[in-house]
Amino acid sequence: MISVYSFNEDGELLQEEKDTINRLSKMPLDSLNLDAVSVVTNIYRVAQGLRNKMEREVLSKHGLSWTSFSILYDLWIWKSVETKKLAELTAVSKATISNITKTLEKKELVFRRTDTRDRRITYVTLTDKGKKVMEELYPQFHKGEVEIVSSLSVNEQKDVSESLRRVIKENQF
Amino acid sequence: MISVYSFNEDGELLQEEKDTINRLSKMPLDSLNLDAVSVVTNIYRVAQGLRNKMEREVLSKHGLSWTSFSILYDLWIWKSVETKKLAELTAVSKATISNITKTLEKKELVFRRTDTRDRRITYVTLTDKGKKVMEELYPQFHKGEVEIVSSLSVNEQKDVSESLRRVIKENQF
DNA sequence: GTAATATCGTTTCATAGCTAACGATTATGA
DNA sequence: TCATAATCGTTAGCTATGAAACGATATTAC
Repeated sequence: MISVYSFNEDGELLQEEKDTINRLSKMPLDSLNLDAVSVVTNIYRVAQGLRNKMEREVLSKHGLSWTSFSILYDLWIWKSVETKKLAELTAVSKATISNITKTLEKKELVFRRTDTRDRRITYVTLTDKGKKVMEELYPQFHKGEVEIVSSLSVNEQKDVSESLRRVIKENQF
Repeated sequence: MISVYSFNEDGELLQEEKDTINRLSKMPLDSLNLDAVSVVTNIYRVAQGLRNKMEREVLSKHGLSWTSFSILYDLWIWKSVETKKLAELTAVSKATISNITKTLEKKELVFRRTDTRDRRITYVTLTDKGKKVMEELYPQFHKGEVEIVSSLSVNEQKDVSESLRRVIKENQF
């Protein structure tokens, strides 16, 4: 997990860190927004933990990474998707999509074919084997999601979602 | 950005997705916890956006990745750190620390030396050049953090942090 | 005191991910 | 028409990342 900051058990920034930041960066301490630091750190930590847990407990069975799985998911929902569209959906570069779908093709989970009319376009489609993998993995994946947030009440889940959605919108993430 | 799920503008799961999940995974729809899906998706999306924004707007000036930066940060605070400890702090493997510190050493931002008493141990230390880079980058990094969460009120920031901290604790992330 | 075990960092090999460059194709415009 | 521009996917070359294996060293057991 990549955290940048260190925190004590109560989620407070360590005194050493405040001192160092103050001394070395010439930033007055009151210009340090600790709430922002805390939000950013905790979000990153949860995201990384989430990804690691899923890859370890669910996806590793089939040697899939988070990104591979999210590509398979998109193909599961949308049947056949252009590589360009896949790049947008998963927000990685076209080059990465090219590499990952090549790997998935080697595993016979997807196949690629070129549009007959516009040969610049490549469609990616789930194979039957790929479909079976998704039918097996998706319920386990969702079970993992539920477990991870189970320490929050439904209302807290809704609140966190709403707040984060606003962050996403404002930053155009 | 790696999202797995698709959502409409209001953050609702698309009808196509519900249909497909229901039909293909043999999961009854009422066993699908959409709040959990939403929390997980939004967290991952913010984390990814955050990382990309920082790497693009702040860290790329010095060709640093998020992880490289977090290693430099730890060294900035703690002066000299064993590679094993660095691996724990940033939660990446020892192998990754080995490679990244090697890269940072090539850039003359850190140096490594072996403990004279226990030659299995390697300490990593920030160079003066590395210190300068941190003094330049840290205020910009913090500015980015503040910007990202600026759409939330201070109380909302505290609430989100508190919820996420509970998730981290429960899952031991 | 020596052999077995544990610890630590590095190397090796694989995938993921990015950018830049390239090649093929289609669209545009004079 | 034909040249130029725009679009799309792939390739090449790089860093990041992890797992497994390895080599050196230190610790423990007998």
